[in-house]
Amino acid sequence: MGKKISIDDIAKSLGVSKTLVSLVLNDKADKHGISPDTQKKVRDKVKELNYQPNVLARGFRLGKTNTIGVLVSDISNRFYSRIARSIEDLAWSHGYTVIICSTDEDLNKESEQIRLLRDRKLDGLIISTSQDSAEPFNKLVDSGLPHVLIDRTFEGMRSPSVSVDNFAGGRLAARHLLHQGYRKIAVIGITPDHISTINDRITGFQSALAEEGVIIPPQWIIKTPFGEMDNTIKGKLQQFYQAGAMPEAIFTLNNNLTSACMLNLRKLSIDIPGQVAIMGFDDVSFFSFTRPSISVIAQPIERISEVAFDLLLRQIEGSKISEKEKSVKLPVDIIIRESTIKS
Amino acid sequence: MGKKISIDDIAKSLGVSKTLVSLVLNDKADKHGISPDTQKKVRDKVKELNYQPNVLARGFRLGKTNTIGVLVSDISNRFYSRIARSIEDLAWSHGYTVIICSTDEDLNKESEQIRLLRDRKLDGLIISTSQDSAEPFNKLVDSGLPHVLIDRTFEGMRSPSVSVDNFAGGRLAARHLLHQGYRKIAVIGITPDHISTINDRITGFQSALAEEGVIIPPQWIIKTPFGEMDNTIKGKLQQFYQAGAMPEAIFTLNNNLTSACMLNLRKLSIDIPGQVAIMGFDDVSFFSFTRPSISVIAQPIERISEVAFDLLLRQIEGSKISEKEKSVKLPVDIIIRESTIKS
DNA sequence: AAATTTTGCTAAATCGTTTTAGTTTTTCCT
DNA sequence: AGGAAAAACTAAAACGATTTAGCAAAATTT
Repeated sequence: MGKKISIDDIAKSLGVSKTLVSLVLNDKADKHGISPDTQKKVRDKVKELNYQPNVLARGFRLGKTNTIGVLVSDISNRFYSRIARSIEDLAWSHGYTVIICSTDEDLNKESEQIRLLRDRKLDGLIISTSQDSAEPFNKLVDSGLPHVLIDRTFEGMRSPSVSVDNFAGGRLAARHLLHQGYRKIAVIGITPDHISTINDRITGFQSALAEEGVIIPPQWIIKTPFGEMDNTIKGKLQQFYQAGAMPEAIFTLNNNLTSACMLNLRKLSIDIPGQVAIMGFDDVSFFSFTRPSISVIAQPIERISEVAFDLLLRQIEGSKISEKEKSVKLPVDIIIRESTIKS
Repeated sequence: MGKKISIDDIAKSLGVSKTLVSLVLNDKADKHGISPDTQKKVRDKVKELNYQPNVLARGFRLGKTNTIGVLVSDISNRFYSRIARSIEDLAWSHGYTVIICSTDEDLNKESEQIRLLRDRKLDGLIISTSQDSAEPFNKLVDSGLPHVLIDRTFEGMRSPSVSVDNFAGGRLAARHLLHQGYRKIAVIGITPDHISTINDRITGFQSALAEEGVIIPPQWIIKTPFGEMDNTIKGKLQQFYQAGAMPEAIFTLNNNLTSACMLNLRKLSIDIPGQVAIMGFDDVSFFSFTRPSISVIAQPIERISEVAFDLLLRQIEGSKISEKEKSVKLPVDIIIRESTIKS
């Protein structure tokens, strides 16, 4: 295997200084008046010896690593894995590598991971946060580490963010359910209480219901801890069922909740949408071939990734981001399938 | 924000050499006879100044980064995202960070990524490969980069590998379908032709069928390129349908194929399992609540990850791996649900 | 008391790159 | 010819850690 070729080897074998080689390799040769002849000689030698720069040495010197981090609560959640996949492709095509971290909705684990990634001198971070306030990110802004928040945001935050119009999504879902004649409706989200996406979806949902005079009783606004989803849902559904007080429809606020809800309704042999209708948030390909297929509010995953990566890249490259662009809100779509249509 | 504290700052503020500080920090102080008093002083100061070592500088010096790479064909495929998630947790608990790369079943992209990760001096790689021969990995063994192949392997490979007993999985599937009375059976896998998992599943499947005198006609062994799945399956199913020559059962060789197949059968309004039974490979939580729920051969995802990570860590730490442990084959389970049971 | 060993510590080299601050040589101008 | 300007290149420092080789003082042995 032999030893690795360094910039010094190139320089020595050509009888020039390593400064010169470095300049050529970094496209700064013209600026420094290195003659075209010499430049060619260097480039040829680089090819001949198959020189590969030591990424670590360069990162050390420059404090830059051409690596970005993506933090999400759980990479095995389909929504996040698709986001991660899109970002990975974009990053790759721009010469960046991606480190993915799952935070398990754990605020401390997230902070710890951010600290670690910062120590590694990552160039930037794309984060779907589990924090309970904007404060850590305002600090992050001050510290100068480029980053973009996706999915979840906070009021009064100074970090750039990309999210969807969750409020509008909630409204769309509500109007559709109302239109189908459902009035007794439950909502299932996740704790903790500060997750902006969940809250916006709920308030949007409630606002549209209220316009028709429909109010959701508090015990029908269910929130389950991440990791307890299945149990909580099973428990609640059983409770409703035994009490003979089933809602006519359920709005589940992310794709895992939708899946868990479907699964447990089936276990109880409750007919969908005959006995209970299901409206989900986040589309997943298989929702179209479950029986019944599932109506959802769909997020533009590719677009979220594109905008977020663009925003991050521009920060890394040092361009200012105007206030207007800083907080992007993308539209959502409603996809109506069988789970909300009374036959 | 201030400047970063370096080891030199600690040394100066204490009036000792940075050698000493470094030794203390790396737990080599006792070996070098540094007095307990001094050690304590150093550790206290480190806390006081909140010193964080520069990971890059250390990586540069040591040629080690405490980072491992995970290469899979597509991180948004549920099977791989769960594998990645498990590995991430294991790595994290051992002080390692994970870089995930999707190779798109592209042999060249994979090689390129391995090169890049190697340049970054990653400590090791866990790979579900898209290569068409063992040769690149035998080279990788020679080059001394620790790595473990998962999922897919080759005959006569010198790299450690963890896979499941795909042949047995194929047999299980076949015996179940035979037992249910199906004889005219199709198989859907992916190209290219050298993917060991696909081939083993098919040969296992065929071997068990053959014992009962059942032969699959060649045109019923379908292979689709990655990325063309949906189209290929749609086309083939339509063709069978219009020719009035539907198989009685279909064995789909990974979870995406199963999904795509379900989706297209629904579009054609073909009843499952009434007209066609479906047997999948790889379990995904929602296969239990589709209607019909889907019978599958399930792989032990956590176990694959654990064994692979253990094998990798031991290589990184320099211990030899015996020939016996080098090629681990884990058992699979059959989960029988509705999609293969005639009502 | 001199020689040896042990204890506790440090100076300096090293890793591979980038960059600052020049130097040397050639060309041009008057 | 003498001085200024331009062209082409380079020496050495810097980044922050680890490690090799070894020094000085104290303790122990002879």
